[in-house]
Amino acid sequence: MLGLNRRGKIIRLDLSGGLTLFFHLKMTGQLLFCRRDAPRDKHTHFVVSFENTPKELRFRDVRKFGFILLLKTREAERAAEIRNLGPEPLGLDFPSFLGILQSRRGRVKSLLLNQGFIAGIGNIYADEILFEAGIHPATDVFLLRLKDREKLWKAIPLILARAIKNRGTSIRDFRDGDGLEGGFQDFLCVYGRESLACPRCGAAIKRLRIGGRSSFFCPRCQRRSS
DNA sequence: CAGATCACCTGCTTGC
DNA sequence: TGCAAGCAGGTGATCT
Repeated sequence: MLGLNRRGKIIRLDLSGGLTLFFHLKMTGQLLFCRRDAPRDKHTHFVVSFENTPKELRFRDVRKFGFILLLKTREAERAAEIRNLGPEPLGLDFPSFLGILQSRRGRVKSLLLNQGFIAGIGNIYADEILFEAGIHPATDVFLLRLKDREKLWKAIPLILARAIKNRGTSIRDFRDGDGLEGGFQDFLCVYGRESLACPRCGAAIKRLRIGGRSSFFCPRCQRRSS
């Protein structure tokens, strides 16, 4: 094993021998690093063994939406799974953000989920980001004023850094490499909180379906267009 | 071309 | 208790 890193939602494992593995966890995938002698359950579909350690890396996925790709390391950079991704959300400067926002159309919630726009934002964090920015999820990107674009730009790394600090969001299946739950579910402001009180203003959180995904928002803190 | 719908697959929760 | 319906963190295909 030569290196482990990430690009967007793709987890990349570089192996000796010039080979690289890509993992995508999709909805219920898990990568667990545990002892070889620990029992494997029926949802464990793939295992990587290592020299010099009694532990192994297991890919577990109840719904089987996830995928694993084996490719030559020298071809990994140009693989479509990586090449088609937008920039990383952490460390994206404001001019660059304005640049990639330019000429985009459609609802802002859908754009945040578009991995070709920015890589790595999923449904939970998109909703939390829009709440933080005070933007209604169905707003057409085209209509966002400069001030809103700036709020959005600031909210993205803020929410993601906070979620990372709390080691992710374990509503159901998410576990870290040690099989431990994250803690960010305790800090969610809108996601999964339909009809509960907005932590900021007390109004009842609403749910909309946008692009086939549930979208939670506060009807008072996140007004349409304006 | 934005948006809706469906498909992939399994399991959990809710309501009758 | 049983059973059907609805829901789920992602994303790509297809149709309007």
